[in-house]
Amino acid sequence: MSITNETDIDQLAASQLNGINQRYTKNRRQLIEILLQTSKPITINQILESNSDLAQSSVYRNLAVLEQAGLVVRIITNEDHAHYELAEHILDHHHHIICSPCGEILDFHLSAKIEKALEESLQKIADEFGFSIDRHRLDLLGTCGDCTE
Amino acid sequence: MSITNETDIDQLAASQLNGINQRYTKNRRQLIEILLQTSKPITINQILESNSDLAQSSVYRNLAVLEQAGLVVRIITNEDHAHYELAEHILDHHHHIICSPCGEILDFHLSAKIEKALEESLQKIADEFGFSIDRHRLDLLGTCGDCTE
DNA sequence: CCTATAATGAGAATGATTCTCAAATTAACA
DNA sequence: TGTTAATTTGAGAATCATTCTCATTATAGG
Repeated sequence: MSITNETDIDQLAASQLNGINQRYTKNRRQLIEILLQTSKPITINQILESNSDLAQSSVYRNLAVLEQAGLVVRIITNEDHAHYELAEHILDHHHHIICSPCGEILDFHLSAKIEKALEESLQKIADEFGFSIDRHRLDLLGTCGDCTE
Repeated sequence: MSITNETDIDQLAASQLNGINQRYTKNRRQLIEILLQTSKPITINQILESNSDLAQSSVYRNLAVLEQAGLVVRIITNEDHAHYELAEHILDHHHHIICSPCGEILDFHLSAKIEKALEESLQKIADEFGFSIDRHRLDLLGTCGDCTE
């Protein structure tokens, strides 16, 4: 399900950006690459620290564009900085473990069985509410091992 | 499971606030009452609109205190304003339907069976990660009936 | 190559939230 | 029920992530 081939991602990115009349520029490709290399959601400050040649305003703007194109997801927690990661059709469907003390976010996967049962339940509920589901998100909040020690 | 008796809530609130060396003042009681009367999570602006005698800075401060006391939960979405509602031991365990276009949040419940299966799965995963669970949250993102029309 | 259109970067502006501090309130006790 | 010490309040200032502005630069398509 997940895409690991760089060429495929470039093609996908170009195509999805094109779909909203946006170009796949060098800056945007760089952001995709950074997110691809990182195995967990990161903040804009972390992106800027790892790439001093990117302008802050452009990173904000381009992540917003990439999010509109459906390539990137913005993750909001109680932390003051938002985190970003690649969309689920590039990675794969997963959920987040969020450590409240340190703010770090890790990905985890539910077993296929539970995931399916959950999705069916959610669909029923959405129907009852007359609600059209875009996606669901499941977060585990607590304290990671490092922060417990 | 849920508490509806006002006296009980007052007692609980006083007790939990006392636990962090805070008083159950008139302003704080008023916030609890407003949240109790509203059946869904609301923003600070909505609280201010319904109660012109509350000072903005006090509402921010007191909701933070109530959150520390474990009486109130702050809900963050992609909207610019956070939403607040009573904690789950006062209401009961539930999840949120979030309408992306209008930002409204509604509560929903998972069937006991699915909820239990989900919690067991989450506990296993937390164990694998050496993570200590505080709580989990499940959100349904999409478009509500009103925004579809 | 040109030309029109879009993207970039530096810094200013925005706006939710937090902080400050003097005035008001409260708790505890005499 | 006064008095006092400690906490809470309210108005506005300060903070800080994010968004906006606009002149400059890059790009696509003839």
